[in-house]
Amino acid sequence: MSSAVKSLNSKELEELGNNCVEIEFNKGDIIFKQGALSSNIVYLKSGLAKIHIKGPYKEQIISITKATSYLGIPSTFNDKIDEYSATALEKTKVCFIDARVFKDFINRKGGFAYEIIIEMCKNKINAYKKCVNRAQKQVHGRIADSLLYFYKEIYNNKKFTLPLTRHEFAGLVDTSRESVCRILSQFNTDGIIKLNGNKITIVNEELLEKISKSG
DNA sequence: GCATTAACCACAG
DNA sequence: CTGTGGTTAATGC
Repeated sequence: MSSAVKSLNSKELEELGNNCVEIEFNKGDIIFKQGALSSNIVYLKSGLAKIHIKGPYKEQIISITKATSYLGIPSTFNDKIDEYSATALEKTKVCFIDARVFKDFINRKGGFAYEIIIEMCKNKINAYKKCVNRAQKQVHGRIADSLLYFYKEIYNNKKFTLPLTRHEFAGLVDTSRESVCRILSQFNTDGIIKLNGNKITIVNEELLEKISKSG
């Protein structure tokens, strides 16, 4: 349950439940696709998903999002067509909520709208930060950033399995597949991380932090 | 000039 | 799909 939904009373919850469908996705399943028609708010109930956009040359990963969160607010309110895609990175449960009901709640319930606005602001700030980092840090820093992000924001564990291929990881930090390979194995030989296929353990957090900050 | 960074290509597991 | 090595273009001392 999102903090916005918590502000609803039981009758409103019932109304939401009647206009909501829950679906389970497996790793690699597309939750919704850029260009498709959608009139749903998409809420990630459990699991992990990536948000990505097809650019003129390649697929760019915009963000990795952990439950619980909304995946589909911005595109659905402005536009009937999804501006981006979402794909499940692991077994994932998703609720599709009728946008009309959602709009109705926003109009009627200040508390509900307030929580939604907060979530959107957070997303926006993150997007701005990501934009600056991508533009000003060099590849080592961006990769260090992402590793710390997975450790702190997603898994809360220094030991985790990358849910992405090297190619996807490259799309996330805006570099080439080869650079990802090289830098990860360099971090490995330098004793900053322990690398075993997609299994990563962060060994020297301070140094990784330093690389992330200094770019 | 020379060094560094990182993309592109190619080829092998 | 990954890992590496060589090459190359851009940028910065």
